Amino acid sequence: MTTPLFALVDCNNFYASCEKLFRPDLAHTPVVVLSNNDGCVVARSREAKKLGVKMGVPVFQARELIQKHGVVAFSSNYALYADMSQRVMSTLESLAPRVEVYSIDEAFLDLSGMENTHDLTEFGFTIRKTILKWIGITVCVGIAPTKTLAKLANHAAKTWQKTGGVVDLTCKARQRKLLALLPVDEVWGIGGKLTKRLQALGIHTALQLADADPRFIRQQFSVVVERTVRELNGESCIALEEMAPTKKQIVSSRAFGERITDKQEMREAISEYISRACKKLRQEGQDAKHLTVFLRTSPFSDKDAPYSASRSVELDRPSSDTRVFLTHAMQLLDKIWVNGYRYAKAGVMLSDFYDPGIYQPSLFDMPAEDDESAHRLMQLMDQLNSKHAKTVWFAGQGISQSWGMKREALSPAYTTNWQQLPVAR
DNA sequence: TCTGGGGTCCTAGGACCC
DNA sequence: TCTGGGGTCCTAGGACCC
Repeated sequence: MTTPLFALVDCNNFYASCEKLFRPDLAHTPVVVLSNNDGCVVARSREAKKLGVKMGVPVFQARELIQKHGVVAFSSNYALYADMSQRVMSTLESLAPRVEVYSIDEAFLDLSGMENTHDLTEFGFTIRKTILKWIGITVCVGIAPTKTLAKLANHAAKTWQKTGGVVDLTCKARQRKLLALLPVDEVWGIGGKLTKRLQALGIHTALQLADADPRFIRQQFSVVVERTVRELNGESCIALEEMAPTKKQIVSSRAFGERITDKQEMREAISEYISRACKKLRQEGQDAKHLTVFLRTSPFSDKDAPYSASRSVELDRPSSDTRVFLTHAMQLLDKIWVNGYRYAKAGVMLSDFYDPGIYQPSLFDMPAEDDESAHRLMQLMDQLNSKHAKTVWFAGQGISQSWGMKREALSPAYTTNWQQLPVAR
């Protein structure tokens, strides 16, 4: 049995790098990418980080800095990032036998056994060079016997230039040296709340956490943190998951470009979210039995009265028919809608999934007569919309969508739309 | 004036049962 | 006069991730 060995490959400043790739004129310009509605900064190029633009800050708070230094801001262009991500991932799949796509810009590779046949650092450089050459995106590589240590190795590769972007952390002494340098909140799985509680116990560095008694940690915190302690000591507890597990819930929600005060507009928004969520559900090949609708005012405003509500319904039997969910969603909305508030966000959630056709109806359930035709209708609709988005839609989704997303600095769909291909002159 | 979206897992506590 | 304990299931909430 070989001991586990992981590499974590993580794209540098991914969204900002994608934008820069198609704008060579911005090669040395600070660039940031904004969240939906152009609300927060969610990605920063190296230059923007250096200027002190913080991750996650609301744009209006960073505006001065942005203007003063001529930072170029882009609205998020997920179609572009998803396409670039796919190219990176398929390149990785050609380089390593088993790959877990962990997020849009990161993947874990299974390198078990490779330490006998390869120089691991050299292999890391090969990954880096290949992706830079084939796709134009810079990545960093961290290699270690557990996922948690591979994450830290990657962090080190990003932080220290002289590593050349690759850190091999298979050596125990090297692990401890790095752990001693890192504050505990850099550890994967240790967020803000846990950091505070750990610090109260005198645990400030990653090494101190690694040296804590796992049983004590379990009793003070949870099995999750205990697992982290073990992983920091080189005991692999989190396996590579090559196959994406089937989803357990699907959420579609969005903050509005402008506050909603009109119920009809809210109906449109909810209809839009239902239609998206159901489409995703059909793509997953699942039926859902549980639906939740929620809405809320802004949690940041102190002059608006706060209000937040959600309501759920259990369907008689699982479905993926948009029309069924639309009907229920409108009824749920009637129950939670209150006039007079300035709503900032709403959404829907589907859960309790079943494989189509395996649901065991109870004795009193109505038999399904129209399953087949409903299924065909939805299929046809998805097909029509896959060629040109929004070829057909439900009247309830509205036409103007005045509440829709604000995206004032959107880059072209360079790689996914024939009309918007980049032109080389 | 303006603060993202989409997920997962774990735990505590209540309801219920025997 | 005396009023259990243990198991399971569900849900809400909290924590984390990118």
